[in-house]
Amino acid sequence: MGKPSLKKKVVAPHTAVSDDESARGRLLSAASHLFCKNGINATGIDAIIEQAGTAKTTLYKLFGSKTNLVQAVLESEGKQWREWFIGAIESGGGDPQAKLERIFPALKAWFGEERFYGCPFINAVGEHDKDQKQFRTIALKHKKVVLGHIEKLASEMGASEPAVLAHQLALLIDGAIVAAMVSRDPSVADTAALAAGSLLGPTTKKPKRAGNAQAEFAAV
Amino acid sequence: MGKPSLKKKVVAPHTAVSDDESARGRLLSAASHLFCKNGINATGIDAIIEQAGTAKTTLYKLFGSKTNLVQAVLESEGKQWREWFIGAIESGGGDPQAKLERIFPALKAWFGEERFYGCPFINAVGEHDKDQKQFRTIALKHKKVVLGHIEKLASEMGASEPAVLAHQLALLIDGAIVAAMVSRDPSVADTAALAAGSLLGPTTKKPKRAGNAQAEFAAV
DNA sequence: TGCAGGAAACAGACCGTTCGGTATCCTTAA
DNA sequence: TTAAGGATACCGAACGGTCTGTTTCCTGCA
Repeated sequence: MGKPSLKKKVVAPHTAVSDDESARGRLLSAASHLFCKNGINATGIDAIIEQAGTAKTTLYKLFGSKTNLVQAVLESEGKQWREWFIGAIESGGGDPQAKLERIFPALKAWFGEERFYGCPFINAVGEHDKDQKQFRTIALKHKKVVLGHIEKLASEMGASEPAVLAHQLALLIDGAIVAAMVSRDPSVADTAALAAGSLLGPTTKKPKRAGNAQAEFAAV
Repeated sequence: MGKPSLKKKVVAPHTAVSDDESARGRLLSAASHLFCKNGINATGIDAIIEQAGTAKTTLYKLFGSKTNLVQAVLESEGKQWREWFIGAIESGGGDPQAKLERIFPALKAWFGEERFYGCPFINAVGEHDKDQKQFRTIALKHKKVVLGHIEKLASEMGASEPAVLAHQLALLIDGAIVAAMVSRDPSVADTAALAAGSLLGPTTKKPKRAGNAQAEFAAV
């Protein structure tokens, strides 16, 4: 996915994409980058092995097929992204609302990366048969985990309807990601932050924070 | 795009996708459906001409290349979608805010169509090289027109910052579209409507409408 | 210490298929 | 008669995937 560089050491040990010099790691890393940048269907096996510096045999011994490689990449990507995202909004402490208010500044940093290519899950669903649930299922699993964490924070925050608020924030997140992908303008995150502020403000027990939150976001 | 069926007669005459029995019209229609359903790169020329019932020669005589066909499809799709969308929120009258509140019920009807496959522009950008601006430019042009109309309504509504409000609504629209594509659950539009109500309510001169708007949306 | 053995990754030719695109000839209806 | 479109055979390139064989390097025993 190409998360902001604060990742690195937050990454899981065993089969993580980055910092893995093995053939498997290099293949996952190369495939991930090419899939995200150019699309899955537009990326041929030869380009992947060339960038990974492995032989074609190795790829098929390790993953069996391109389809399996795609799934492995998405799982690895998703795991890494979630670890980065949750780390980014959790680290720094503060109350639950402060953590939720860190969502869009964190996304803005991601959007600004030169290797930001949108959400691999959304893109994968978009370029495959929408009547098959293969990729939609993987994407939903990913989104469910993220949504769960947001909902937990919304609940701790004392939101009157944590599930609804979490879904609303998730919509803003998805919208910001695709808008940033299309426009290549990280500042869409500021607009999303402003909207999130409106959603967070009125429903919390300390509504006067809303204004502060917006000013805070605008300064990012 | 597969807009809700209320379209049909709202469509522009000359090169519209639907209701065009010429080879060009059938090719645009077939290509449009296959591109949206299965992805652009995953759709071969042979599948298009088979569904259109034309010869390969005809396609290349009319469009020259697959790339040109893709662009023609996107332009045609975009034009048709915008006509449907603007028609859906404008028809029925009411004040500007009432029109803005019709956005997500309209989208919900679209999401519920069996041939809803997400936004062709977002999907097209997602499955191509993100460092090339070819598709991003087309997508931005489309989004700009839609945004312009929303901003005009926001301005007429008396919103304190019409541009900001329009961008926020646009984020919710994009978010709802991709969420509906992934989840195949039209009710994400209700969540988006609720969020839109929060954004519209507090900033308008008649804030007591917010609650009504939400209840109204929930009943859709 | 040195060397046999074996797994892992290497290179790259090769397979059948499908891709986007072209050329040629034929049909048909205004 | 003429032009739009249909049918089909074909092209080179690229696709996903398999094959044979080579290099590299670690291990374990003498």
